Amino acid sequence: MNYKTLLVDDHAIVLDGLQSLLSEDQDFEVIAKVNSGNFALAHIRSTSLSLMITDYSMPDMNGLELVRQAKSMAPDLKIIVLSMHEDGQVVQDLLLAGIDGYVLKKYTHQELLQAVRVVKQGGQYWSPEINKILIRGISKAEEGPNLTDREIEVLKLLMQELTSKEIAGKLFISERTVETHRKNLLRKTNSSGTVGLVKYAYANKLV
Amino acid sequence: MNYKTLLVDDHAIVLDGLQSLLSEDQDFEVIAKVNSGNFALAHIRSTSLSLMITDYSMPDMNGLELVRQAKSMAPDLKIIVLSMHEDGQVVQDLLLAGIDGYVLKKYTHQELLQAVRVVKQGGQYWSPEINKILIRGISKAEEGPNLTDREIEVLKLLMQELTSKEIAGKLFISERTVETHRKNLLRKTNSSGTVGLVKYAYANKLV
DNA sequence: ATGTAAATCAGTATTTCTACTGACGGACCT
DNA sequence: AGGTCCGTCAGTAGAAATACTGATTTACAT
Repeated sequence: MNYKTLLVDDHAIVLDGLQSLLSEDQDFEVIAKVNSGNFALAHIRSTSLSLMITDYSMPDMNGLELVRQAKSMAPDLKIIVLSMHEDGQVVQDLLLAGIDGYVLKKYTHQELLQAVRVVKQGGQYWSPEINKILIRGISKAEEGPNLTDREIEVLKLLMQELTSKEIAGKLFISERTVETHRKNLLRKTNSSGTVGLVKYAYANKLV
Repeated sequence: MNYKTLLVDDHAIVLDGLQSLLSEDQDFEVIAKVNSGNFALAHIRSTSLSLMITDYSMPDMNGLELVRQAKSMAPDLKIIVLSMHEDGQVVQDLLLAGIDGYVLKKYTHQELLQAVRVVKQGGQYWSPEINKILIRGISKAEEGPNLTDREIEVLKLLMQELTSKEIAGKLFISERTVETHRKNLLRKTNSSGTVGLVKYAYANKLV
């Protein structure tokens, strides 16, 4: 089987590295190396490709946009994304866009080879960290309002299904004080009750 | 690196097949083939193993139970589960139990070899269908099996930070009824309060 | 037809949470 | 020395949630 492969990265050195890596496997034929998303799309439009390996961060277009346009033009094109992001939102968007592999840059060599082979066989490959994110489910990495240390402490105990009284006992403070912290948490998170606090905790990875 | 491997399956023919498959890779040393969960646990207890490849369906113990006990005895033991189940719940439980690979029986040969190599390198491997389940899990609602439609409805409204009274108004039912649903939700999710319900909703993608 | 499960509703009691007002000492910064 | 934020605590009130007891109707499957 001959696997026509397109490499996309804005650093020439990376492109060369990828090519030499792929040369270890006869099945892969690197038909082009390009350094921008638009060049990549041009190739996809004009040539029948099997696989694209692309960086996520690029000058003219981010990886997500490239993947979406590529998939809309060539739904059968396999796509492996190289990235240094372990950010849940980025990963989630890419997975939903239909990529077949996601390899963190810190691994590359051996693991990328594994990834391309898996993908060639119709499988999908994610770096270990990505699998963790998948398994755990995904939460956004957003900065929220500034909670004080004590408030965060209370919130974390709240997440363990403790009542205010139990939290007070655990922190050796009065129930009143815990209620004050809760009150401030409600205000700072613009929520109207316990549900909002838990949702905030999830959204901010305080789980 | 020498990878001490234990094979678990209640069909001798499968065990033989696995062994011959692994013989293709010098790194793996099959130190035992057993046909039941309890025999497997005995080996894990007495020997220092690196990898266990196990069937999911077995006479004395299901795969999930085996995995849990194995992991509690030997947390560093890598585990690959062979199964014909593509059922979401089964998969989810196994993943949360900490397995490193899940290969559907319909693939076995080439793919299993891929899987063991990935796992040997510290990675994780899932069959394509499993990846789909994982991805679906992050985008769509994977419902817990035991909740009724109405309970799910109430839970979803609860997640929108509505009080029981507001939910009652929205569903044109009495506050009492909403409280009954909440009570049943608490029981079914083994939680002690609102926090637990929200956490359950997140864990089951009812957000 | 009989049984099981779901969905609906009620009373009573207790606990927990939220709303409001107000306060005091300490740390830190200017 | 004065301002601001943090963490601490209090009283009073009411709203909401949880714990227990139950019940009726409908619907669906055995």
